[in-house]
Amino acid sequence: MEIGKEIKQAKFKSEHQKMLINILYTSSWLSSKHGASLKPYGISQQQYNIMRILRGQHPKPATVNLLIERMLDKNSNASRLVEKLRIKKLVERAVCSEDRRAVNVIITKKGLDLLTELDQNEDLFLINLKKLSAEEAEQINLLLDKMRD
Amino acid sequence: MEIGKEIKQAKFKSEHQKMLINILYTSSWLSSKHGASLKPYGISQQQYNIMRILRGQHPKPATVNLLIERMLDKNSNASRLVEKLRIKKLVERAVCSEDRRAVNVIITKKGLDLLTELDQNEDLFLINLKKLSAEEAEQINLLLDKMRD
DNA sequence: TAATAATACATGTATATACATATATTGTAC
DNA sequence: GTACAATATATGTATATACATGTATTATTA
Repeated sequence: MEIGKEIKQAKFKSEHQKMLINILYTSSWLSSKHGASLKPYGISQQQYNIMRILRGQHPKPATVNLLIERMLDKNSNASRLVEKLRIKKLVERAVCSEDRRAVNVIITKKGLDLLTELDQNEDLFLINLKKLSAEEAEQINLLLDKMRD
Repeated sequence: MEIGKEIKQAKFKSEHQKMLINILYTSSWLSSKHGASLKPYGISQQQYNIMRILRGQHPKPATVNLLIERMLDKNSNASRLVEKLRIKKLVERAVCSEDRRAVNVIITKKGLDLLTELDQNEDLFLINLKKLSAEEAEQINLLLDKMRD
């Protein structure tokens, strides 16, 4: 449904303002659906994000700094999120021997197994987005990338 | 920059998965810039959202329920946000006489004046998005609307 | 090498949010 | 009208986040 109808706002100052609102609204819409789909697994979106980055690095470790760089939401508190995951035994932490300020984080077998389950969950979730064709999804990707330039 | 480069993720399962990540990332990017631009005014994005809805209704009041319906982020706690705005004398509240469960919220002169300032702030903010033409912004709007259908 | 700056991360604290539950009021079924 | 469900909002509580500050370590510079 058109964003104006969705939030019952008749007019916008410009197409750009409408786009700003549309992106924020759509993201909140997506994010709450996505978060809800993760809920049965007891994991937050930010934690999921960290685990995926760690899988991408595996079997190499990632420092907390690298996690922050790559996270979708830069404002999240990576070191606290890592601690949450460690308590669940989904990741392990060790002080880096080359640079003792840094911490190496690595995903565990248990973490990788959980991710396998979460992948299936995400496949189901992505079906929701199939109102757009692959070409249209690509179009959004190109435009958003251009917007952030 | 292409989202894959931005978060240093080489590949995606599908264009749809990439789009999901791109929207979440772009929204976080936009939202932190937008929030920062509001900071000097001592107002959060959610509070700004509520004030704009109230201006749209003015001089009619809005109930808390109407605010929730129209807010960009449905998970926000509208009644607490209204209370925050009331303390700053930007809105007024009164129990509705027809339905004494409901609360009528109305924006004050001070609130409207602040919004006038915030409009100018937003104009400046929107310049950041001018890497896209109006046609491209419209294209994003059409695609996002279709996605949520 | 001593002093200072920079980096990586952790932590304290205030605020925000999520979710469940409570309270008051209104609507509905009998 | 009484009992029960539904609605509108408020509040309690746990967790999350934002931002500043602290601590340890490494790099730089005089």
